[in-house]
Amino acid sequence: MKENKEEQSSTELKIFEAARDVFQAKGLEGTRMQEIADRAGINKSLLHYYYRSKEKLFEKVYQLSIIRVIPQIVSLLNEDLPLDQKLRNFTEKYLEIIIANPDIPLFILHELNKNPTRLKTFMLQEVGKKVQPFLEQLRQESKKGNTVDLPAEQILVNIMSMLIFPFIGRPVFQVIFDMDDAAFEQFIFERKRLLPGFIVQSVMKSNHS
Amino acid sequence: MKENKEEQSSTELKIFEAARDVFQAKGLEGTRMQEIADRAGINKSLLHYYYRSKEKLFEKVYQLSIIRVIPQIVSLLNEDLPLDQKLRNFTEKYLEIIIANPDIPLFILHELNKNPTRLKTFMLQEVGKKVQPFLEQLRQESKKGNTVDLPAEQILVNIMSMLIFPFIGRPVFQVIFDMDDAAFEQFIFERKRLLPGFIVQSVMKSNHS
DNA sequence: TTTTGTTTTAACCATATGGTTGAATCAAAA
DNA sequence: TTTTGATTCAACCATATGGTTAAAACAAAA
Repeated sequence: MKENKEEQSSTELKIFEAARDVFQAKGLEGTRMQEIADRAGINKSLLHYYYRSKEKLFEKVYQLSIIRVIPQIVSLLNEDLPLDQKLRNFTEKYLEIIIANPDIPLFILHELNKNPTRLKTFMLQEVGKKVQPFLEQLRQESKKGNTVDLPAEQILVNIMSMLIFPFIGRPVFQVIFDMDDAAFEQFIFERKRLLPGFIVQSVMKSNHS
Repeated sequence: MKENKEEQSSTELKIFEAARDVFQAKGLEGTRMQEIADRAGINKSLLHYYYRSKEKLFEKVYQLSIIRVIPQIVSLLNEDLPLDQKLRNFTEKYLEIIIANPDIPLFILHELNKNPTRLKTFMLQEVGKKVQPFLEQLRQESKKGNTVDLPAEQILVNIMSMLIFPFIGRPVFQVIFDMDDAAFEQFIFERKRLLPGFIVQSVMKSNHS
């Protein structure tokens, strides 16, 4: 037998990565198995040799896309830090994660929109539970008069929006601002530097450098 | 002949609306002509009687989805108002538009992502031109020290993000915050009331009620 | 009544696509 | 050398789907 064991046979990985790229770019129905095979540099038979069906392959890509992003995030919200530091920390780390996986949000949200039941809701409910303490912290600080006067949920939605949407809206922004790819990368780089401060400043009331 | 002229024959409209709903929910490839026919309460033959092909029908839905949203928005940016009022005005009106068309953003962005050439870029370039004066206004106020110290483009992206993303991320937010549909509508209603103030307060420096 | 455009019905075609199969090849491990 | 799993190749199947067609029914306008 050829190389095997240790890391999953590199072809299996090649197939998965090809599938991930194509599925994320074109969605479930928009994807052709042949295209995945081509991109992986193998033939269609081998696809089914490793992953029995399109559904199975998609499911794996979908689940792993979610798992790759979500747990990292919620853990950031549970660290024991004062609010402003936590906001800064969360913003920076989250931006790094999403910069490393810029196609995942649109992918997940489109598939979720098409088929709301596919995503196991308990997965998100877990997230919900982990988010509660953070919301509580926001409410506490709000009561002390340290934050802007806004429901905690609205604040969180504002933060998530500013973090994620630029990547989803990228093609629109690039045309409107007349940016080529390099310019947009630069724009994101700049954003990584400036956004933490902006978020802290807009959520917390006064005196925070 | 049956009723005709005046408004386009009501079946033609029925078909278009059915197509719009299905295309926006499932995307181009995810949509079956049969499903459109069913939803419109007619049969497949009649689809092709009015719209020759799936492509043609989709194109019409796609273009009109864009046209319905984009021009309204840019006009809001060119009104002759002081910055804080313009921000308030823009936020309120934009939210109304998007509340009336909550499915359009994800639809456009997914299709745009799949096929960047389908959208005539000159359309967005027009938007770009119309946005320039607003960016310039932002820069002027920034120079006067009236706004937060952030590039105009970053500010605009922040605003657009907070306006649009809640609708794209709706299914996620609903689970995380444990909201049923009614609760989420309420959340958006509340947002419409609070967001203009938050945006002004976070973009403009101090003393603005 | 005739005409004309609308709508249904039902059968049908061509194609793309997911998936299968079986034989052949190949390379490494035993 | 034998064995075994990986991989290719080519042909093939079943199905879904977009699209067509022709005939008939229908309803309003002329």
